Amino acid sequence: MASQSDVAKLANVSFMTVSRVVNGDPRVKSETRERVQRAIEELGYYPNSIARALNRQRTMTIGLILQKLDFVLSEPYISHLIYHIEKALIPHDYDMLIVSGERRNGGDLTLLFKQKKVDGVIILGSQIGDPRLQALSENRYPSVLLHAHSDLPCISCVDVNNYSIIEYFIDYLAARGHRRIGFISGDLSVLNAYQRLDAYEAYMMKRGLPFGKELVFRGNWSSGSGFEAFLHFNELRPRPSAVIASNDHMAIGFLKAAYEHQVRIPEEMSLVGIDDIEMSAFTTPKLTTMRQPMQTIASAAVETLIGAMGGKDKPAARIVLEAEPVIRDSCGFFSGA
Amino acid sequence: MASQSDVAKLANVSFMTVSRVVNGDPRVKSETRERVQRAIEELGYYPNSIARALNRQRTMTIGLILQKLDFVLSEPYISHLIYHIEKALIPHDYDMLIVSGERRNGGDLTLLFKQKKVDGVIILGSQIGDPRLQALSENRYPSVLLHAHSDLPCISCVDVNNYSIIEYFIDYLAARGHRRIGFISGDLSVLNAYQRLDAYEAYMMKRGLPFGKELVFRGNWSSGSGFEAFLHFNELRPRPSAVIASNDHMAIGFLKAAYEHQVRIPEEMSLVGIDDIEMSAFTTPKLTTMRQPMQTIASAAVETLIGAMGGKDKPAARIVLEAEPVIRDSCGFFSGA
DNA sequence: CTGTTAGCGCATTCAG
DNA sequence: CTGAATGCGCTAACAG
Repeated sequence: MASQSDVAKLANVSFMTVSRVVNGDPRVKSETRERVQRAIEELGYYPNSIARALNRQRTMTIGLILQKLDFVLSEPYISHLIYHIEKALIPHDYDMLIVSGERRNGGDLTLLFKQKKVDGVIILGSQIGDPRLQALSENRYPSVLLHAHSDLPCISCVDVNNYSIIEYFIDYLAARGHRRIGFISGDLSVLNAYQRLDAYEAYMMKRGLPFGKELVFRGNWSSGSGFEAFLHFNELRPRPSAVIASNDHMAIGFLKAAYEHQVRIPEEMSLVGIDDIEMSAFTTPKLTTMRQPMQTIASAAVETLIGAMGGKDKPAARIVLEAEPVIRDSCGFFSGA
Repeated sequence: MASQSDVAKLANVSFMTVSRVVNGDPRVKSETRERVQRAIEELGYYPNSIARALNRQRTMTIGLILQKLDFVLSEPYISHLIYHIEKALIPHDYDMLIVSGERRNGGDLTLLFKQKKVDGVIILGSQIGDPRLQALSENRYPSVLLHAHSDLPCISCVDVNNYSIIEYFIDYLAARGHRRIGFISGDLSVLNAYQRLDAYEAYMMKRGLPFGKELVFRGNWSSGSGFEAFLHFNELRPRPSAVIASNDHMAIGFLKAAYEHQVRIPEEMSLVGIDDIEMSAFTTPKLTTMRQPMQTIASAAVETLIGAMGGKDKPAARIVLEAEPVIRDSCGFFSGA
């Protein structure tokens, strides 16, 4: 309600001085400063972020773009990540706009910039080869991809090392005598899902473990698809003795199906997930999984973006973080055919 | 990058005409309009929302305030709700800022308004008697509480009918012969949790069913607290033969604990949850629960808020929606002591 | 039907 | 150390 000129009048200074006080300009006599401060308090003045944004050409808000909002939000993992992003933004005084990548304006991601709604974006769940990223890069709009990867020159990426996750589990299971190891993929239009599958195929091959199309089930991240994955693997002869699910959600669906079909886990089949969502400690058996360094991921994304918005054309960052295994009760030793 | 004057120059009109075209003012010659349109396309012009906001005194963004962001986001139910809110906002051309209620600016909710960051707020997970709501109401800042309730004159509320949910379940369980029915509450600083407990106590009394302090376990919405709830009830003599959990998350923790202690559900104990999260169809046994009309809740909140931001001082709305039971496998008949 | 003037609230630049 | 002028990009109110 009150503006700088209102404060200025009350404090008997020009509104310019008020502006200086508000922005902590050191060259204001401390006496004047105090007078202005008091006027500010009295009128309950707060700087109008819109006017400031118009002038400074910075909105102090970033966009968090979620590609498949309905889906992605149903993942407890993602929700937590959002929490950590918000938290990491606070010290930088940035706010966060949440937008669904699809619907909004026919999906043109640059619009948020052109309309001056945001200074930068974090994109979650980006599709593989999404053509819209190109436009972001060409315009040099500060962007960071989370849990995805891109070769575009001006797009930074922060991801977990999907390859080492999968390799760890294959080694872990192989060390327990498993050779036929099935794999449940996430939604393969998402790079993250694709990389995990790729890592699986490459490393199974490298280790000389059997592998073929029937050992891969294409899920979509949901418990439901994990359930179906079990049905699929259960029909196979020989049945895989272990299964890697690309996330915990699907692993939980798998567990349910196994229980219904009286296939005991881990005695008859071993199972691992990825994410370490809260629920995974409450399943029967408790799920062995991979904990994502969420907080580190979130702050890396934020710091990278803040850096990119800083002005000077830094080269795009490519940050890869390591996950940490959480060994619980869902894996056993191969018990012979 | 391009502004209205750039377009104006290219189209040989004044920037005012451009403004008219952009805003669909009908009194522009269609020939001129087309010329301007072409210039707009050519330059890739988009209206600067900041400048527009400064002028119109409306930001076209609302704030979604989450009280305990970490916690609340870990609920799949909440995540879905956010999705539906975003969706409901789109036709109104509103964007959504997500902010955590606590940290941000020492928790002053009016700041978002004073800084002109938002035109209105939706508050999720509001604490009981939160003093900060008062300030919102006094300043007549458009606000709606979701899953909470307030008597403040200028604060609208949208909630599900917690009383009918609880009463339904008590009737349902009583009809199956249960008399000792335990209750797991949510975080009681949240009104929603409190109402459910209140409903439980009131209706148990009304129906003449036994009820006492030991039949209530104070949870905090998390699976972990559901787990502990089982431990508590399992010690009681006589043990309750049925338990109502205030959300599915806790019910799932309860299930896990029961399994570990070889107490069969539903044979030895019945259990119900609230929310109908996806996972609840994948537990063993599948959980009987209450489906929230999420989409209706979300659009009611959005429409109410849009209305309140419309200008004319409408009275605050108080909307109460009904949930719908989802009967699955977690309840049985009382089998004698 | 179109153009001119003014101002939204602030910060940058330059004077004093 | 403080003030005056100018403009960010847009729209509302009035002229023509």
